Amino acid sequence: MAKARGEEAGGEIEREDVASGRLHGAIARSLGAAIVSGKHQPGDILTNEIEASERLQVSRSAYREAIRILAAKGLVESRPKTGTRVSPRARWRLLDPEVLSWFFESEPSESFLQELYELRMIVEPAAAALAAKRRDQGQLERMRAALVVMQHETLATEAGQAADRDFHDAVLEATANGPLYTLSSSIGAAVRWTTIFKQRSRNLARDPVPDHWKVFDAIAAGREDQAREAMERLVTLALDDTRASMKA
Amino acid sequence: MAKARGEEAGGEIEREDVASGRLHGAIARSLGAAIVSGKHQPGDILTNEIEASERLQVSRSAYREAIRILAAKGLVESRPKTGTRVSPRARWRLLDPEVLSWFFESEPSESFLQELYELRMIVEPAAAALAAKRRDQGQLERMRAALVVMQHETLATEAGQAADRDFHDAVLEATANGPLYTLSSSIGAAVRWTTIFKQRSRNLARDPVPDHWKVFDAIAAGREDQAREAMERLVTLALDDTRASMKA
DNA sequence: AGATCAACAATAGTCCGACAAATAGCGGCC
DNA sequence: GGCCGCTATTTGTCGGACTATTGTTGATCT
Repeated sequence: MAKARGEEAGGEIEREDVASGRLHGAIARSLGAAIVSGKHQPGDILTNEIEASERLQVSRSAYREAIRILAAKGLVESRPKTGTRVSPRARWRLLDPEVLSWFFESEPSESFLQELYELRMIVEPAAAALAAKRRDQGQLERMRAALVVMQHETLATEAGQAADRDFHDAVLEATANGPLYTLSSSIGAAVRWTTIFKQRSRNLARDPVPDHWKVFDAIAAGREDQAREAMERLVTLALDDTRASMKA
Repeated sequence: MAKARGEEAGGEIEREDVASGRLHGAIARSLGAAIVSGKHQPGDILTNEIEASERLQVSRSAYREAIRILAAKGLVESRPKTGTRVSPRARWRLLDPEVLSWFFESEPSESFLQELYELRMIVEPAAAALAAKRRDQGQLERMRAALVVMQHETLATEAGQAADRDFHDAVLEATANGPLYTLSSSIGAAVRWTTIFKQRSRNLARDPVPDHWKVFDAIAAGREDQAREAMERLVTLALDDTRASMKA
């Protein structure tokens, strides 16, 4: 099988893509990335299901399930006769983790990163303040453990980055606010994609661990305002690093 | 057709439900609402596709597409052999408009409402401040027009509520921040479901229009801090109203 | 007895082909 | 010129077959 020649137009689903998941997921990812990257503009109409599925060499069912995924995330809208068209950007679930990951598949525009950081700057400091008010002993333990690991692994290693994620995750959990948790973890995860950029940029700015400790201390002491400000510095620092490494 | 007897167990898809949309959408809504309302707990395994689709009297394709929608929103996860299980709450996209609407299908818990307002209190005032910095003339016009309508329609009429929505929407658009826009509009829409409650509670608190004007004036004058504070009062007021009408 | 590995079974995943329903756009009719 | 019904196109739904993945179980080996 797989004797089919490469078609002229772009949309091919690699058999390797499929390896990392189900077929419909791979199709959704491919199409989704094409949409958020602007290859399909809002208002554009996708080729109809029959043709599209034939071009991708997949069954119509698989293709349809992919479309349902995209529709669930607000990227497209389907109607009989009209077809499936890309929705206006205002309907996109920009904070859905998958949608965000599709943005980061082809380096997102600087302005989008800017907006993401702006939102993060609004949300995370407030989250830190809430955490200072509500954290329990177990959560504090988790934060401390994460920072200890982070301290002598640094952000260069996989373990160090995992510890960083774990620290922030513990802070969010401590807010005891479900919606806030899902929100910040989406942004955080997305923004941490940029860590890849940061790391491949030669000079790794300055050590972020001390600033993390300041956040921790404030949360442990139950000082809301102090926690908010410490987190603000942390986010600002991260933004600076990212900006610097993108100019480079 | 439709001679089918009502089965014993709960999950029936009404033919009327389908009228307002496609079949898979109706199934997703029904199942989604059952999940967020706790009828299916995280970790629970849904009955397999064959049985489920038979019980609902729909094709397996339609049922599967519904599951894809739920999976896209993080509510469930499917794997061969294991089946489809409800994901841990931390994975749910709590800020997806549809997921929120499912919450409000069976009155959400008071604590959830609380968390939503808490998040709104973090985000909307910040949005107002940004709007004060970036609004253009057209957006100001839109806000003013909305408030004028709101003024002599009051929130009791459909037109008045639409004007309210339009005002907030214009403010968000003026932030020029896509992610922030989708976020706040989700929360706003959800929270406005509660307007239905508020209205059916006899005494409609106090007139919110003057407070809206204060927000508008601050944004028009470009005063960020003032806009933030005015919006804070607005949200606080709304929270009080909601709380009062729930106790009633 | 314990660990390792192979066969099995259950379930989601994919494919196919047909038919149904909705509707935008067209053409005819009044 | 406007209204109305027809039709073609596209998504939506259906049913059934086959595939792939994987947890489980049981046999085999150490």
